[in-house]
Amino acid sequence: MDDAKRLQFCLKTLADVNRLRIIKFIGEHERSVSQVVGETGLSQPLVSHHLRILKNANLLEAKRQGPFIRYQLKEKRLLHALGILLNIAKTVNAEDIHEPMFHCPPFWKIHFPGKRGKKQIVQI
Amino acid sequence: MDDAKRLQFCLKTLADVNRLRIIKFIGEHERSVSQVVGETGLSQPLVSHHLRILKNANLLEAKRQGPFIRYQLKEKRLLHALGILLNIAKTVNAEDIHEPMFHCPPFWKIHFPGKRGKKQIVQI
DNA sequence: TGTTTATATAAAAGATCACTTATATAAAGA
DNA sequence: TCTTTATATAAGTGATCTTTTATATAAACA
Repeated sequence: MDDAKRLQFCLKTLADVNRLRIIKFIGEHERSVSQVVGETGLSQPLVSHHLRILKNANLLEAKRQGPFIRYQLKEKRLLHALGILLNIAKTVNAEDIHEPMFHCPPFWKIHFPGKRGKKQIVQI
Repeated sequence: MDDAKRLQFCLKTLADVNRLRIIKFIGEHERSVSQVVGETGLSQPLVSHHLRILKNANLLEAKRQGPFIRYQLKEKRLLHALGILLNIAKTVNAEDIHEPMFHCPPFWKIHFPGKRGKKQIVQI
């Protein structure tokens, strides 16, 4: 699979509100299916469906613990990547930035301070 | 529009091979529609269709120059974000990394050297 | 072993999306 | 003004994706 196809596949996997909310929730720490159901209010089969899509894309890992199956985020950097993308999406739409759903990694704003940001001395 | 919805919208906009190739091509510098048609081999209406989607998402800007309409990428950081996401997609699928379609920004590997990467002294 | 709890899967419906074909607009040059 | 070139739009089709409903598996416990 070439880069464009792989990127498309990854983006398609992420391009769903419910899956984004699931990623955010599981990104905090590992969660069982029923925990995700409780958090999102989605039906159990729908949660399982989304979890399978995320697992097939190798973004989540699953392990059984007794009757529960715990899912965890394979790459914490994904949260950063989503934070960056969200930041870009807001920038191009020029809206005010309150508490964002995903966060840029701290060094991101050092390298790209943004148009309104003052230059500042930082310790690296 | 809340964060999750906005992010979904941005991801959906990006989640298409043809649009990714168009972004890469226009990301180099601004291009006319016919240049994109020439590069991608897609039909002109299809290119216009994709360009409109990208423009509606505020990822591209259009300006008329005589008979041509030149499109340019509004946020160069988008290329970085895609580079990061591509890198993550490859990492979780644990495949060998040749020349990637999009690149991580140079400082990315300083902060996240990767499991196989040796630690190294870098000038910041 | 039978029942309950936790999760997965399969089928089907509805919505969304990419693409094609055909046509419209808009500028430039003859 | 008429034609050509560059781009946009609109309608229609097929494919894909989200969601629901119903059912299956698998572990735990009585």
